[in-house]
Amino acid sequence: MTDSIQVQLKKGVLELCVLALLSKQDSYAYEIASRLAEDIGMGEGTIYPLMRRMQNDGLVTTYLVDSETGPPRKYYKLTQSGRTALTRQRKEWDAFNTSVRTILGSGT
Amino acid sequence: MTDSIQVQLKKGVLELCVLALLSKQDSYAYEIASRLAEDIGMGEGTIYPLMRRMQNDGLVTTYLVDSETGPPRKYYKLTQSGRTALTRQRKEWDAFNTSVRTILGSGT
DNA sequence: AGATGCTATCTTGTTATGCAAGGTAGCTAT
DNA sequence: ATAGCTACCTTGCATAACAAGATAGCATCT
Repeated sequence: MTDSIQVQLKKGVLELCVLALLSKQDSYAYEIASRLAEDIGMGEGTIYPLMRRMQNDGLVTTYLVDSETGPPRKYYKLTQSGRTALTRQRKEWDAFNTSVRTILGSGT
Repeated sequence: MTDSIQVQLKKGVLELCVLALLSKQDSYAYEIASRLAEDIGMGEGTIYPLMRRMQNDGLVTTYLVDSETGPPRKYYKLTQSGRTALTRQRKEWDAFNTSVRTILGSGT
């Protein structure tokens, strides 16, 4: 149940996290996944369906870069729509947080 | 999509919110639902499956109270397990929040 | 008595998303 | 050729919130 709570908490936030990471610099999926696995325990299989969704929604574009140490990497870059979505989702996350904090109150 | 994000954000948090409300005072489901609908836009059909889950998990017990203005109300009361769960989930929420805030960083 | 309106409870099928496990493919080194 | 590492990808499952529908009790009115 604790694990389940953790899983459920992540829903809705991972896209925002990816948008935020990409706003700082273009990255490839595996790198994003590794980063988020470390920071918030995102699972291995999550990133690719997520990136595909974001691409389908026009939030990112992709380009290939040859890697010197392995297979070519598919880099993702935020579109203007992606940047707009980031701004909006960040606001929604902040508002949501404020609401939850109010409900949780100060007690216990 | 925006709406979907909102829905996904709530997953995993609503139980914590209910625990928090009940930690302050026993309440009946409809009242909890009204309160959370107002505070964070929880949907109408959510509360009863949630309360049933929490009861099955031993987080709450119930008792009936006759109402002077309508049908009898089924009040919910936190168990000791419920209070323990509240403490734990609050910590997890805080930790999760900190992680997400770190990822979001300060810039756009 | 029945009808109406409000309060309160409850169920169920759908939707969306993360997870885990499995798989493929390219590059380098042996 | 194989092995190991990096990187990409799919798919079925599990979960929880939503929306819509339903039922039931109580008070009031006719």
